[in-house]
Amino acid sequence: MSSPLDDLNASLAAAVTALAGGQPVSAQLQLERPKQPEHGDFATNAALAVAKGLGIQPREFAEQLTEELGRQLGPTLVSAEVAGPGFVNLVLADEWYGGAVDAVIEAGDQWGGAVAYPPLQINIEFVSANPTGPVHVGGTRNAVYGDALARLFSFVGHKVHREYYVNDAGSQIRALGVSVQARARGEEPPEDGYQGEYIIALAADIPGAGDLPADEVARLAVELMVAEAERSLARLRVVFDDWFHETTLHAGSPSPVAKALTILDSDGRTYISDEALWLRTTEFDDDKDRVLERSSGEHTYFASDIAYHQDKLDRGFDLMIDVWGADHHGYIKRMHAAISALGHDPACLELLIMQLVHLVDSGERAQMSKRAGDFVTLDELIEDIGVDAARWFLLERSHETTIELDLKLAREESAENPVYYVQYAHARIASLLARGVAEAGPDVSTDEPLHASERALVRKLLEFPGEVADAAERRSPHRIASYALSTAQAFSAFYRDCPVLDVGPAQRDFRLRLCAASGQVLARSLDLLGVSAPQSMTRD
RNA sequence: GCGCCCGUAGCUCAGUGGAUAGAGCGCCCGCCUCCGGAGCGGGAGGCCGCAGGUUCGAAUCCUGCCGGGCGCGCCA
Repeated sequence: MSSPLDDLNASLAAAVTALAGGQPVSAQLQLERPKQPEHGDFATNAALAVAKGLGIQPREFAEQLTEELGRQLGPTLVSAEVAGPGFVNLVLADEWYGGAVDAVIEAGDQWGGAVAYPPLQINIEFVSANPTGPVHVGGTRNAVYGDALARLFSFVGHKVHREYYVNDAGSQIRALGVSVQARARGEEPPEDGYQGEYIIALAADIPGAGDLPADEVARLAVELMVAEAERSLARLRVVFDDWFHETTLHAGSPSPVAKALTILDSDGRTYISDEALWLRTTEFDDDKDRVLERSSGEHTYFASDIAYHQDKLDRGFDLMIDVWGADHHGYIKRMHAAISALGHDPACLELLIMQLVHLVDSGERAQMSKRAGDFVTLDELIEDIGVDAARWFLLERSHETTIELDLKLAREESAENPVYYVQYAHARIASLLARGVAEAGPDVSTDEPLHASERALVRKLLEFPGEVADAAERRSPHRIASYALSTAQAFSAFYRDCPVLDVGPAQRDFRLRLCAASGQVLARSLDLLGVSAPQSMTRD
């Protein structure tokens, strides 16, 4: 699929190459959308980037470039002017804009998407909250982020596998079993157990929990918690391909963990000290070596994790992405070291860190103490502000920044939310298109030049493939939210300035097509965020 | 002390080398004979944390400070 912008870029590159005497030009040429309308439809810094290497004044090169572009583009180019230190500002003909809208509509659902060569098999592991309690707000941010990333990767042509790592082994699980058992007997959980209200409900849901062995109670409790997490996440429109249980890493003989340790051992990456087994992660830039097997004989979480990632590699994934909470950032170096120690390129594992969500209610920090059990859960958040607003609020900011989510604001002013603004634009387009089909316009042929709002909207739609590629490349789905909002704004400006239905047939046809293209791009943008794109919106 | 993230409008945040730094919310002033007013137009509000450096050009890249968050276990 070739986009009009690609073609324009190709013409620019050809012009620059021609002027450089046929030599390949290494500098990066950029076609930009100027902020100032008087700077044309598109601007390029090509002269600034290239002239110095050729020993020419930028403005002089820019002058030559305008002439060469005129030859390359013919009547498509209305004007090309040199400005400032050597920018070239381009204005393109209405016909080019018409062709651009056609290209968007022709590409249809695939506009903005790509076919990756080769497509990567990507395993994206996210949420992976411990099954000892409900998924809370931090996990919810992690969920919508991982899911949006998966949607992006898939749209640009990769094969994506969504995976949830169920940490169903270890001391915390034992604590869960003991806590549920205690509640079943009408007793208080131990000091270091789980105190939340949900433990009481859990105990009630497990017949005979008071009499069964703690390990068995724990196993049943984990099953219930995982099922609940799966239900909650599905409500959020997050569905996993696989729920990988840590216990499977310890099962069998030899177990996956044992096999991983054998690999490390045979390569001389481990040693014994103080009766514990250590991995020489310092050989790979870690701050200190790390324990794999404690002096008690138990494996560390780290050992399980190494075996888990070896398992992912064995399953044939080209790229592994783990989405972790901010408190795990100190774990990154040792994990990369482990991948290296296993004999793989550490670049095949990407560890993305989500910063925190601070819940604010009426301007005050909401309580999120997990121990007290009164933290806000995924389910509560959805009840409060709805799935679309929840996803939007958690996705509209970079995952690298802490965000504040004011519940009161999200509740009371939901009608003023950006997400509704974007959805509203989509619904309005659907309404226009429906009427456009049903009604016949007056039979007056017009040949009006395009309005500035029309041209701006078309340029906005043309940016979509670049935005998608950027968002995927930088693992930044929040860029799609920004794009969707500004596109909805561009559409609203067009809607304000340009009557669609009550104009001559030629203009009406073009504007309906522009509406269709806009609706298509907005729908796709919202879909990449997992937010619905309604055909109509009804006010309460 | 070390590591990661952050510091941009009153608030929440976009903007990883381009021209006069943006959006949402809040505030002020206007706009419903009009394809959906969940809307639109205008306005006030900025030493882009500080100081150097790199270059035609820096919010953006480099160095050093200052401030905030989160981590630094034979826990998970």
